[in-house]
Amino acid sequence: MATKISGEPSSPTNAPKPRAEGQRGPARALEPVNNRMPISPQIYERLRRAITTLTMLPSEALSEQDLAKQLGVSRTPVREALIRLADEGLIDILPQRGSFVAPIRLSDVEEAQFIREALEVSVVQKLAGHGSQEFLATARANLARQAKAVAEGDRELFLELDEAFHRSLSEEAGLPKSWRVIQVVKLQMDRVRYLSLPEPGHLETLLAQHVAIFEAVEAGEAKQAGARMTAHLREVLRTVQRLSVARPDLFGR
Amino acid sequence: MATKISGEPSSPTNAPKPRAEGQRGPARALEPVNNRMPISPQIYERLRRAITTLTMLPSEALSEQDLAKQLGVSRTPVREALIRLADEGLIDILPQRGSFVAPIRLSDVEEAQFIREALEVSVVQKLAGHGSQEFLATARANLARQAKAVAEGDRELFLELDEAFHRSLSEEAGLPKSWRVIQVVKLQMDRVRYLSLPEPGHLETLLAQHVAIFEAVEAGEAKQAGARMTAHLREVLRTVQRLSVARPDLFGR
DNA sequence: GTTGACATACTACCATGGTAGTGTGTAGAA
DNA sequence: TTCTACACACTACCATGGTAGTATGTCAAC
Repeated sequence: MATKISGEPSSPTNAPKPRAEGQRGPARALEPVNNRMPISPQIYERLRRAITTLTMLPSEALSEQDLAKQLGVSRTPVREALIRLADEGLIDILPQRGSFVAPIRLSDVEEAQFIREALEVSVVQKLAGHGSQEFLATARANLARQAKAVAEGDRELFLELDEAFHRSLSEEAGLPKSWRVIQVVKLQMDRVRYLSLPEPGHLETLLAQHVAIFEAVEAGEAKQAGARMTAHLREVLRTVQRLSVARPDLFGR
Repeated sequence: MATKISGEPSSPTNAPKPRAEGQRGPARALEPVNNRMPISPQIYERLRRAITTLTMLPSEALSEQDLAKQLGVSRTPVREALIRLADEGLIDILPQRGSFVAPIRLSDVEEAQFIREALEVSVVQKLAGHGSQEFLATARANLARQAKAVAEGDRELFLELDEAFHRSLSEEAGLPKSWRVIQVVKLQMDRVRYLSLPEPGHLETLLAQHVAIFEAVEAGEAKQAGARMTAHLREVLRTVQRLSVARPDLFGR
């Protein structure tokens, strides 16, 4: 019924929402969610983005009630999203006290790095020499776009392509769950990477490493691919460690 | 663990629960939860155990409503536990249709094995030569108890000690999050292992492998330790694969 | 016997009210 | 000034009611 598109606050088709909120606009930082799709995942996704992009800073409080009001939904789906974020280590829930954006703990970041390295090195070793033609073509295209992004200094786009590149390795290796794990632990580093300072030549280095990994995978040199992945990920960790001294305010313990 | 204290529902100190449920006992399969502790984690833990021990079989339905009644709580904490179990791949939630114990998918089990191997091999390689005296002593004691359990044919106890042994490796290496990941993916295998047939000499093999790993770790031979861990975990996978042909009824797709 | 419409009985999902537990500010005593 | 008692404002947590969506059984039409 009423397969409405886009304009949804204009026609209250079947909206028995009391919504008794005529109060002054409380400077909402988050837009209301689309309420024709499952709500809880939307909230999770939004908060995850807000946290990894540092729109929400470490130690910032997240109240079920406040978020529900800002998003125009009830507290239940908000709570479910918070629980999931807590499971992934992005927020800390203190019972009966409050929920807070987790501080960036260097020890956590380093262990995330350990996990990611162990997994992703194994992934490329398994993948080496077994990539389909489509995969190789797609990856090559991705690398070309990465080169373009680097040339244009589009850091945001590069990070996106970076993620897609790494994901495609796991997926082509037939290891989707592994990517899920990598993705979760990667969140810890993403928060820091997002503000990683524009160090000259950094993106070029990462791109060159991507290319090197790809070539080893294509040539079927498993050990080589693994070694290059290790070097690549350690490069990423280095930037995190540099930032931990440059911006100690964001780190905890 | 499992040191059940038992007597806790006897003193309803502050139980203002309306609990208007004088209905006939509906053959409850689950005992009511202890309501002076956080409820949701208790439910999660209980269901996890029921699923991994195959008390609840694949494809069995789990209704929020039914479980809530059986456990004597409301539907909310049940729902939260189900969401967490779904995140970990133990149940499938079909929106507006129902929640069901996930079938054992051989592909999932094999990928879980991949993840576990990648992580745990890295763990022992890192740990090799760096174990504290207390750790070495504790591990030795554990292995002795394993030997005793094998001699007495106590499979249940052996599995417990097995888990403790593996966990202690991660923790001593300073990698608690890694253990968490291992633990989650291990759930997929545990379901199968739990009914693993009493193959003569199997436990002895596993014990010998544990000892071999420990000795390599103690001697600081990282590569050796990693290789032995690989062999050990592949042995475990073998039993899973054998069972997938012996009990195809439990497997899906 | 087959097919399709429709009532019914479920389900997960969201909204909302109530409660115990925790931090904080404030008033009074030392 | 320093401490303690206590009211208050807040939190996460759980209970419960209501709704849209899905499956299934029933019955009419073919």
